[in-house]
Amino acid sequence: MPPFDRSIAAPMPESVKRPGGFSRIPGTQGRDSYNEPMQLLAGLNDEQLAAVTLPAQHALIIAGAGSGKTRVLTTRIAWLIASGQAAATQIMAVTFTNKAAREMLARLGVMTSLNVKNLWVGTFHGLAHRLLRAHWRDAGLPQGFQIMDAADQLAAIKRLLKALGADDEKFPPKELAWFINAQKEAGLRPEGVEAHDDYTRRRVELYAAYEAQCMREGVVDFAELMLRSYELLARNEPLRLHYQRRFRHILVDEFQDTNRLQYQWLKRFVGEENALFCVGDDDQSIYAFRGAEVANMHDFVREFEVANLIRLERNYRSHGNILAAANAVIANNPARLGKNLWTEAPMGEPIRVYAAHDDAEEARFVVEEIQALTRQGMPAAEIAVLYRSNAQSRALEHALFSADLPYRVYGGLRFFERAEIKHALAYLRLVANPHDDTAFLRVVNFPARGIGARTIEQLSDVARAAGTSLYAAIEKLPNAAKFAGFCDLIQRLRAIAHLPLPELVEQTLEASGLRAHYRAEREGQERLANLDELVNAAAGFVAEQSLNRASNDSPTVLLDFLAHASLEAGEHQADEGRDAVQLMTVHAAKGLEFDVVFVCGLEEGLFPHEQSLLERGGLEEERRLMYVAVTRAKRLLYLSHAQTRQLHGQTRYAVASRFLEEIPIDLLKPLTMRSRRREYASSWALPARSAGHRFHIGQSVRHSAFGEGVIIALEGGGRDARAQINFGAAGIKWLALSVAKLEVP
DNA sequence: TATCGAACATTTTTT
DNA sequence: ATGTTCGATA
Repeated sequence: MPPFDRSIAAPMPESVKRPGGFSRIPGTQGRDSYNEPMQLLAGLNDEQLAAVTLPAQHALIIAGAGSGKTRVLTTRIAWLIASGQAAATQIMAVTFTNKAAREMLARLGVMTSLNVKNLWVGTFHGLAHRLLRAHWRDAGLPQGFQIMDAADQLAAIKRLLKALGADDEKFPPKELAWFINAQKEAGLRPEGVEAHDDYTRRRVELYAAYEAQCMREGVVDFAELMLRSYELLARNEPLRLHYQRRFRHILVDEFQDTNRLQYQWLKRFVGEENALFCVGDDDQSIYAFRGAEVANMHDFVREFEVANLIRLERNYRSHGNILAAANAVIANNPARLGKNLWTEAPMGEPIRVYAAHDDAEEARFVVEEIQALTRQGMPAAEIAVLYRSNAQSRALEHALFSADLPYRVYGGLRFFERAEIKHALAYLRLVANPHDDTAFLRVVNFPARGIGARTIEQLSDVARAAGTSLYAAIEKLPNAAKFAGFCDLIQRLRAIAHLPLPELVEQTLEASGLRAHYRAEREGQERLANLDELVNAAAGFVAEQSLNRASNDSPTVLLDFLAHASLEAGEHQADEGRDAVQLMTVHAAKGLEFDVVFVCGLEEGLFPHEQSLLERGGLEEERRLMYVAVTRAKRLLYLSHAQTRQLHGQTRYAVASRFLEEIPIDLLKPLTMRSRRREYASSWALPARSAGHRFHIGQSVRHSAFGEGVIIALEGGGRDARAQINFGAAGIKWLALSVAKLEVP
């Protein structure tokens, strides 16, 4: 048992509650007599409390949107430790995204005084990686194995097809990658795949060849991390028993998003004496298209005879109307596990529906509403504009940009995915492992050093014949001299690999000529800045590592950094801190919440997307997507659609989405261009202030520069009061009454 | 070897 | 409409 830690009893500071949106949780009446570890439990509702304090048995928590899912998960971990039921080392918590893992660790760090890095909290892939690093020999991997991201994998497959002389018309690399990943996620090695036709047989051969290539190069893709660690545990009984005994409690977040392999992987950890605690929401399963199996929730209950099934149905996030709309929409889905969210929050504002003529007008509408809201003091960062597909962001961005509203688009290229960063990392990967052909090919001639396609082809032939990596094949090449400079560079870098990581990175950037290359490029400024940022990232990484580990310049630092870069591509984006309107797809919004949410493009064919209607269960998944979108909003929800929309350069006509019709009409408030103007004033219930000015709508005024005008809208009060005035030929303007010198004729 | 233009595709996406 | 990829050309 761990020594009891008194600091655990510290009440959770307000700053921790707020991001989760739990600020409206009622007080802790009647629980004064609780002793210290139990203070962790203060403020939980009955169901949350029941879930958090469940005995060490398998459990499924069906946690509706905004019901305090993450809080339950983290509080349970803290509770298990604080109450002495488990040591920190006996707990494993699995999430899907790095962000979720980080958030869990951050909250735990505040709730407990544990050194949070000792906990096995991480993503499926992160934990799988950890296992493989620890047991690389048993897993049959080289010690310095590297992780390929999706782009690397695709490149590897293209290379494979070329090497085998396979027809890449017949086997499109993307499709082959999808096939291979799908097999791995079904737990199948090439030998296990059933092929009933020539085409599939050939694809299985290519799968086998791909595996051989990966092993030769010492690289693993994302699916391989899962499959190989799964096999490691499945085949190695002592190891499996070790982990089964070690992790008494296994907690899983977003369980509805697990694929088959991930569920099987989890099951390997479950033995006689441990408990699997899964939290999920079948109504928020929006990743079936990439293999997520909601059926895992049913299977889990059945296979483990789960007796503890708790529903968290109280929503702490949204106003009543918003929740009612969400419930009404999702009720149209058959075969749910069943759940009805409720709230004690006020009904709030009705849901505003806007029918635009076209996408440009829809965007203008959104922008004008946002301007009105921000003028009333709504922080821009609390406003999200959601859409079904990325293509829709263009019109919105255009309107926001024209209006000079700061905005941030999620889902762009991530830091470690930028070309210049991948180049730099490729050099570092060669330092760690010169036989990494993907890395080799990426930079052998970048910056250019006179090694052309022809030379590479010769080298490939030699390497294939000898069964070695490209790097190893160089010396066998007749014109090996061509590579002298490159080999020399790699040798020199390998010789200084023992230097502190930031220094090694710095040296790599200089010696490789990457810096010089981008300095010479006209538009290379940003790329140079990114390369500098990579040095910073390395320094930051080392600093963080040295906090957690004793050895800070062990030879694994480089390997760890490279794994970090692959596993956590980094959300690094410009202007992160700035107060900006948030633009993202509905998928990207899962798990987030905002005061105000706009859902755009609610049209048949777009949302629900026409492609989805062709797939089995597609409409249901679209509806869950709608449910996710709606439940992101705390106080104000806007739904908009357009009659026509520019798509692929053509005008498309569409009718309003069926999802709009699934919302009871009395929850909705249709807006029109004319009615809109005055609506938002009452919108999110700022205390009404007296206007404090002498103007009224319809009043005629005179402006020294713009001439005669008529007031068409007024808003705000006191010094913030503004009027929208139509000056005829001079246009329609918003003017601050405290600034503009208006005469009343 | 770099650059230009044609062909192409364009739901959602983390690791 | 627009970004990406691939092949032909200087």
